Amino acid sequence: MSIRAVRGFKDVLPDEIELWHRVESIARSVFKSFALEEMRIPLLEKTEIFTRSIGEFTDIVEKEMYTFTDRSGDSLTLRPEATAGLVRAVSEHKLLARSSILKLFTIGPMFRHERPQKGRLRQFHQINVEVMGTKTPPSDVEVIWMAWEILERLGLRGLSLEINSLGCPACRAIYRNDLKKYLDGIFQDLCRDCQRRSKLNPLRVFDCKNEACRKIMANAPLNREYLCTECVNHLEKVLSFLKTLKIPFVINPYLVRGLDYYVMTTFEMVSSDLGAQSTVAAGGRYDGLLKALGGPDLPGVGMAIGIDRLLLLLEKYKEGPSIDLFIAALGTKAREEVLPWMKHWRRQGLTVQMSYEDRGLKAQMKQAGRAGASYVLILGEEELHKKQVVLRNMINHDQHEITFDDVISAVDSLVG
RNA sequence: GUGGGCGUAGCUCAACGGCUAGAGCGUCGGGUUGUGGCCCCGAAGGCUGUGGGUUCGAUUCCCAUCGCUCACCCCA
Repeated sequence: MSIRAVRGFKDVLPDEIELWHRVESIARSVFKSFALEEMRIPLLEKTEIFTRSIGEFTDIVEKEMYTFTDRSGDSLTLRPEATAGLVRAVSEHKLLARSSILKLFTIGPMFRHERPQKGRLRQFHQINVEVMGTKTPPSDVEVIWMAWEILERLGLRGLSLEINSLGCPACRAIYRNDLKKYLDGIFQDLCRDCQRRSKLNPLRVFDCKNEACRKIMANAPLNREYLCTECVNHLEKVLSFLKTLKIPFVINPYLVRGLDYYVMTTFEMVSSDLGAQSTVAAGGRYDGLLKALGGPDLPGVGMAIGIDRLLLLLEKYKEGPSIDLFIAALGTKAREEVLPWMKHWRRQGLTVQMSYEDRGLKAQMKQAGRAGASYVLILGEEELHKKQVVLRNMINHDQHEITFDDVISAVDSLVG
């Protein structure tokens, strides 16, 4: 137990890998049906990409980034989220010059230096979606729809969609200002955490667990009262579309995002069986971000699904290997005899396994049974002599002898 | 960064301060010389996380340290 993985970094072991593939392949097929294109971008970016987009005073930038100086003196950071890098790439390659709307996804690891706990790792994995170039309600809806569709196709139940509008930069600013004024007035009565929050991220004061804070906040100005007509209309169209799609939602007026660049529509999908880190998917609109990164002044909306958290919910579906044909060959000669057949079957796409070691037939049968083999091909001295094999069906226990000449086609027709 | 819980076999966990630290599962072998799952028998596998202290004696009590874990903060 001397050398271990770095804290908060996890190995994906063979018995879980099937699940990862399932999540990724369902996501890909959903994205295909929504006409999204995949992009792969670097895990490492210039640090300023993140400080400029996420916000200098967010927790992520202040204390959670894996930042270091490389040999040429540049400050680089392992990406704590995907949107900033994607926007950088889109802007760098002028992808929006060719088509006015871009619909992209990317899948991969993110890094944040936080204290690990259930559902929170230092290297975690996200499925990210970004729709850029439009600010219409249907684009918000499609982003939410995709997340919902993926989770639903994975068979997840008991998830709830919470949605809110943060307002556009204009009405949001007015609201923030009034909220701050209110908070300043009651500053003394807030708990210590909330006093800090009221300075850094005022909206967070709403979800304090402290009873006293809750009481005080009941009279605080509400975000929805400040939304301008445009923002109200936008939100209502989104909600109406969701209703038509029969995607159930709850309006959560206190729903806040951790990143500075979000505006208007914001949402989260949460599960009740995940412990404290209950958000499985989240996203929202980020209209000012492209411009902030030196790109064109175009709107965008996106979301991220936390794969590691998703897997926590799917863990019961873990699977072992299953193989089509196990070859119990006794002796070196027998093992060599079957090689050309194995080559054929493997090229046919069959999963074929042979024991590497000279073990007794009993041990090999046991291994075959454990591995979940459908058929076992037995080739010992006796069979070698008679130029035939025994082919055993492991499920109904039938077995019969087959000559060398017929073995390939016999297996092909049985298993293929 | 702060607080709680836990570190004993590959895994899940037992053992009042006292004999050679045990069990289930898994692995390997045997019962059946060449036929899996069930059953029976056996074997391998441990610096009890590490270092110190108290004690005649520590897996057990105390301190430190490292690790894991849950929670806070914050977030996917």
